[in-house]
This record gives sequence, C-alpha cells and structure tokens, in this order.
Amino acid sequence: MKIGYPCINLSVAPLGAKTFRLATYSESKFKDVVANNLNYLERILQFNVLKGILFFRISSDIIPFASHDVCNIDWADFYKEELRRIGGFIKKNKIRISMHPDQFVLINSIKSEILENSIAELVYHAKFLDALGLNLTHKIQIHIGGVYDDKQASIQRFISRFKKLPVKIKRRLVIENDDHLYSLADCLHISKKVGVPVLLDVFHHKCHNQGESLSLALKKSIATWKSADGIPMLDYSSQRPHARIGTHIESINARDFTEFIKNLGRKDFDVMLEIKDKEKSALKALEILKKLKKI
DNA sequence: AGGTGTCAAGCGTCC
DNA sequence: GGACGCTTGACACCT
Repeated sequence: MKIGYPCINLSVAPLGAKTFRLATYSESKFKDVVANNLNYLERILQFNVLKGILFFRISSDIIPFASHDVCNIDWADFYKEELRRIGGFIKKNKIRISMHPDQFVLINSIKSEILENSIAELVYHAKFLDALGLNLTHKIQIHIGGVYDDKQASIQRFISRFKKLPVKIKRRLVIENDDHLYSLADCLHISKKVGVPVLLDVFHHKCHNQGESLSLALKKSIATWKSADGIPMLDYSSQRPHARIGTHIESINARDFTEFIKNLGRKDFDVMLEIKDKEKSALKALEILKKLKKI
C-alpha cells in the first residue's frame, strides 16, 4: 500500500507551481514556466521519497496550454533530459503516479468541439507519462462526464466514444465514480463494456451509491483492475464538518482513516488522499499505517 | 508592496 | 439568470 496526495506540496515551496495567462503567452515564458514546474516536481518527488510517500498525482497544469493551439513547442523533446531524469527517479524509487484531467474533459459531450478538446487534453496527459518512460500502471483518471438530460444515452455515448479513443490514451485511462451523477454501479457497467478499470472514490461513494457497503464497493472495484494495471488505486477523503455535503476535509481525521484502513482487511490499494493540507495528511496517514503494522 | 478581479475549457445545482 | 463548486491557486493589473 502506498499513500499519496495531489499536485502540490506546501512544505517544499508554497508557490512552487507556476502558470501564466493565455493573453501573455510567449515561447520564452512557456519554456521558463515548464522548466520551473519540472524542477518543482522533482523536488516534491525527492521530498516524498525521503518521507516514504510513494504515490503522487501530477498536476495537469505542469505544462501550461499543452493541448491548446497556441502551444507549438515540442515540449517532450525540448525537456527530454529532465523528463527522462524524473522518470528514472520515479522508477528507481518505485513511485506510483496518477494524473486527473479537470472538469473540461468530457468524452461523452454532446458538442463535437468539447470532445475534440477533451481528446487533445488526454493525448497531452498520456504523452507526459510516456515521456517520463512510465509503464501502464501509472494512470489517468477521469469521470464519466455530463448527463445532458438523458443518462442512458450519455452512458452509451461514453462507451462508443471510449472505444474509438487512440490506444495511447485508452491504455492509461481509469474511470472514477463522482459524488452526484455517475455512481460506482454506473462505472462498473461501463467497465464491463469497455474493459477499463474503475477507480473507487470512497468519499464520493459515501455521497452517492446504490446501497453497496464499503467492503463490497472495494471488492467490485478491485475486480476491474488487471495485473498490467497495477495495484488498484483509490481516492480517499472525508466530509469537512459543518460544510456542504461533498466538501473535502482540511486535514485527515485519524479516527476515520484508521477505521477505513481496518475495513480494507487484506485488500491492497494505493491510496490518494484528497485532503487540503496535502503532504501533512499523507505523513499522518503513514504514521497510522505504521501503528497498524500495515507498512 | 499590497489588494483583488480574473483566469482556456463544462457541467449541474442552488438561489 | 447568475454565482458557485469541482482538486483550486496564483497571475496580472491596479493603487
């Protein structure tokens, strides 16, 4: 079992990740920012290894505008040395990587332009992981998408679109249940049709489910992962007290997390903590795992 | 130097 | 119909 956190590290450098506005795009700005972001990523990964954190989600913003028309730079070639070095570090230390494109990636969209943009964005994500030289256990997780007033049709559209995606994307993708539209059961149905692994978001599952217990949900999710996909990944968070349902907690709740880990029994997962204070909670989670003699 | 409106992109929900 | 949340933070312009 590995513990991870998403995208940014607040101890390495509070303002480590850089971006810029489309209006001020220039080749030199792009190159500066990407160089900065790759360096920041490298420092985060070094920090993580030092602390025993071996799972990390790389930000989709690592290469700004990578899938946009303005970007004509072959970044994978221009930064091949850095990318190879970082990839080597990841492999040497057996770090697990995931990426999570944001809400604009909708392969079941009813608009062809949105579908095209989504594919371009997925091509970029897959290209990034490929450029690091990582095998197919390093995944890109997406949600099913919108409902567009007809859930069955939207699921069908997801399935037929998925089948037509380039292999380079398909082999990296996993699908994740969300908190109000597509539940675990929906994802399992789609998984059966197209053979894509289902990444269980346990917090979203708590918000939106068909009455399956956590342990049944875990079991069903595991069954969708083939050995080439690696150990199943899952997203973990808990409800922030006194906030809207679905709001992620500020810092890990030791009691909830202990309970969750005990519930796993002998099942093995790489656990991504979607918690606001990032590496701090990851470190606390590792302490809890040590106490429980899980690592 | 500090404050703040706004940022490539979409969807659904709440008021 | 507009603001907001989503994983959400920081750029860029204003004073």
